[in-house]
Amino acid sequence: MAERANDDEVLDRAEKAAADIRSSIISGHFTPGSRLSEQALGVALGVSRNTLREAFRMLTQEGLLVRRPHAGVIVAVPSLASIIDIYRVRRMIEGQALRGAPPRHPAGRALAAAVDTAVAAREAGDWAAVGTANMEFHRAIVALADSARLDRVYANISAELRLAFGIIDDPEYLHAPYVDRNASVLRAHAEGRSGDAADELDAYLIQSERTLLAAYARGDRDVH
Amino acid sequence: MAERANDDEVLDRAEKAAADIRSSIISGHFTPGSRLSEQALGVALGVSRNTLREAFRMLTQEGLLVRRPHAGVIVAVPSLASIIDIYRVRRMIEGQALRGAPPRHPAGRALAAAVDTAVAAREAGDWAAVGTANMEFHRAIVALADSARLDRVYANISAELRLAFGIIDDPEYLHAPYVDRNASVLRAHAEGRSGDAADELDAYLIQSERTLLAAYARGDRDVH
DNA sequence: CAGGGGAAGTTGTTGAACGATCTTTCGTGT
DNA sequence: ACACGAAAGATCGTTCAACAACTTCCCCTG
Repeated sequence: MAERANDDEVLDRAEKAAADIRSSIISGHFTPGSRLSEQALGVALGVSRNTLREAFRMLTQEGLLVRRPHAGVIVAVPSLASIIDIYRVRRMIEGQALRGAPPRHPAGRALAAAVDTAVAAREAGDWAAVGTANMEFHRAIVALADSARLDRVYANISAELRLAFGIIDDPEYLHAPYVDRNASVLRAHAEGRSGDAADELDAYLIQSERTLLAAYARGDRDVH
Repeated sequence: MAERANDDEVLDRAEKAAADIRSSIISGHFTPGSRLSEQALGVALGVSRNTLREAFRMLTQEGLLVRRPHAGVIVAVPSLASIIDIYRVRRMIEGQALRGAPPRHPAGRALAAAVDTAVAAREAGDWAAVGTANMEFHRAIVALADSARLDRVYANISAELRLAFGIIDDPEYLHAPYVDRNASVLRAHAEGRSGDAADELDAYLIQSERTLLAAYARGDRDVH
């Protein structure tokens, strides 16, 4: 009864609906600012309004949706403030995780695997895959901290971040520069130079943030 | 648009139900491990099952409730791992917030106010109020980081922490030692000695964690 | 063309219903 | 007496239909 430990892949319908909506948002199928009708979406996903509302509640808490009382939910529109905030949290969490990472931590393998995947995807010119691998790299960094709560926080932030990435259309421009940087961070970490790894990552994140903010200021964002 | 969080006091019924349940858990009225029946609670709170389920969903994501499929929700039982994790996250967030706190930040006033309140409550022997003031002190520390997302994360962690505090019956033992420590941290912060403030806080949190873990190991926890 | 006033559409919430699944009880066999 | 298993009972998961409260949109008026 107590020693199950494995996360049952049994998602209930509300969770499945939430996952569907989440991926639709991240993939850009639902653009920021667009309205999600309970009835229409419920029919489309094959769930009842009540169940769909539970899914909305989850995604709202994740910051992907915004509820306006009696006026429906809309896909959250990334703001300058939210981008800045997300990167501030990322630098804090990832930096500390990397700095305090114990050697030979299991997540280290995930780190290396993510870099390999990204490099392979780059060769293949599959920039979307490069982006996914890069995100996985950062998830693995956070996993180094061995904190279930931090993992959860980061999962939420990742989703919001992907939403913000949507304001840049060119995935190569968005993800390509970081593959080698990831490899460099990984190397420093693997060689036990935690401080260097963290410092590199910090500079890396600052540049990434700047790129996003510049695109935002340039007005690349979807004009809902 | 950034200065005042316009917290509309307009909570829908699900949010109100969640708030009720949350305070019942924190106040110890619902003890860890106890089961919350949808029908019974719905009647007690005057909401329908569907609405109550939305509340459950929120509290589950906050870590206060645990859902067992087809077997109802129970109040989360703090575990050694969760206590350790919570304190790890606290040290990370509060430490960084304090270290990087800009001088004359608005939250500084909240910090001072919390200390004053705690001191007054101690004089009055109102240990519950001391506890609340202490929690507020830490909330204010996190607010120094100026991050909406961090604030939200910390709010969740606070609720879980209060749940864990429930394993110690003696609120004086639990909260009294930290009033003066808070004052000391505040002083260091106010005088611009951010590093000292953060270091003091770190030692403080380690002791607090140790106290909790000791109580847990001693078996003070509720034997549901 | 601006503003006001419905009309129509959506959300918020409830109650009932039914299948699916967990718990408890009860009986049986050793 | 105790372990084991099966049926009964209780509860959850989900849907549907309904209605009030509220928003949004469109049309009408000045």
